[in-house]
Amino acid sequence: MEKIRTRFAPSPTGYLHIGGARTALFNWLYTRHHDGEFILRIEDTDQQRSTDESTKAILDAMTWLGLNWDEGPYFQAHRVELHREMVQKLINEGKAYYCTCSPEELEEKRKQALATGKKPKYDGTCRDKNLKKTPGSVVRFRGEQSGVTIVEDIIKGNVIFNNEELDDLIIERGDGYPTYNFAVVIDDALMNITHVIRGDDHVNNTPRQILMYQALGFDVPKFAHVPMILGSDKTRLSKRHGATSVMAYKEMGFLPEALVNYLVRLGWAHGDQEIFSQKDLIDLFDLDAVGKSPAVFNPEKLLWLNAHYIKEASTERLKEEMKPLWPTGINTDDADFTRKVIADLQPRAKTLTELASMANFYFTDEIKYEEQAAKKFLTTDVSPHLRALVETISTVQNFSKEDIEIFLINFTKEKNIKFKIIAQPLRVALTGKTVSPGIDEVMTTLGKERVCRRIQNAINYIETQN
RNA sequence: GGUCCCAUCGUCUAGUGGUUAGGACGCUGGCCUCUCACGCCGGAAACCGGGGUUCAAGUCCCCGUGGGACUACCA
Repeated sequence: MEKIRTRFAPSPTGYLHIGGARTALFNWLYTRHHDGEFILRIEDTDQQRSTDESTKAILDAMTWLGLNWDEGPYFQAHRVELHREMVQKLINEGKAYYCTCSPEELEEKRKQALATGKKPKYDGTCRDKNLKKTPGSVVRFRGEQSGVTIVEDIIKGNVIFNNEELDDLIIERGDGYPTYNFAVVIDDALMNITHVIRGDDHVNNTPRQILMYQALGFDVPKFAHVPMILGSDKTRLSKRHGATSVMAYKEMGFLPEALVNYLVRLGWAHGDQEIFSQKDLIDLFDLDAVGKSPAVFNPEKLLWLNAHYIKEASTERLKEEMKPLWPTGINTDDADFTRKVIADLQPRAKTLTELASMANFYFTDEIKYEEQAAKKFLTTDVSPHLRALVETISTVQNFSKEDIEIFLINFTKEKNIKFKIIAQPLRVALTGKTVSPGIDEVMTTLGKERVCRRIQNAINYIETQN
């Protein structure tokens, strides 16, 4: 059997968005599963809108997601000579023709057709005029006017189109550049793409593309059109629905494996399994399990997955991932300390940025007490306990979680008080908040010195308040 | 308007003619507990409607309805 070759072909007119990322992911997984080749091609034939920044942004996002490609990136604009040759070939064979209808005329006709309830397709004005190339003229593909074209789609099954519904679309623009529908056919054919996996929004283009494959004498690849990703209002996912840029998720503190795991489950499932490692996915993914219906993007579930992967990640890895995310003013030079901080917060953070903000209190002894917390827990009746704590805590030789726990238990026994009595005051003294990781965890991470200093500060604070 | 696609809890989905319709997120009750989170146990929550086919339909067919995509000298 011939080697499977797939491609991802974004246009560099913006960042890589969620929908594009899932398309890329499906291509990549299908290819890796079948031990094929994954090609990256940048569709930059729109000279007006394509930018190098976008290309770079897309490549960065692909890399971040771990979607490595075996060939490319190829740039479609570099291949225009090839496209023009093919256009010429079609013209020579009478399968394409020059057209001099102006965009304005066309627009006018379209409006009229729509107004009178007719289909707004090209009316064939220049179809049989046998015109020559003139400045500004375009080239149209001479489509079949009768019969049917069947798209054999791996996901959707056979989709049948009446050829009369298809109009003669432009394959070369006035500026001499090919249009998408033509360039994509030429490139996919010449790059020996065996499986075209792309968004649902392309199905209506597919019959016309098939006609072009046939006109050019190329083999028609297999198609798989994956359903759209929708926003909460069930319309196509867009900026209105929130962040749609892949890299925005990186900046918001998401782990790539969380996003990958989330995206793959939009339209694909493997029984009841929710958590998939990259290896799982390569082993299990196939197109036959991809569903037909569109999926609504659900940030809550993505958050849950992210929390899961943060818990799973090694602290060392997280320390690296956190580097660009620490707020300014936080000094993470003490690698050992930073690691401990992360370890404390790891099971509690849904995103890395959330982790960063939760970590604030670790890095400064100048604790800002939450107003309600201080009022409720930093009171005169607890200061004797806090005093006693500072005095005896030096007896803890090994400032480990275990020894601290033992110390605290003994302490409350001696004082004949419940742990609850000092837990919250102590927490507020150490963190400024009523919510934090366990007292023992916080204390061992902070270390004896900081702990003593902070308790002393709290005692002083109580005094100044009264 | 035309063409095409889609339809199981709020959301993501399992389900390939016979199930108490399963799982996950979220929501929620409880347990755990120094707070929170995690974790564990439990709960509410779905087959769009109508016709067929069949002994039997969420599953097959048709028609509605609803939603989406496309309808560019964008990709």
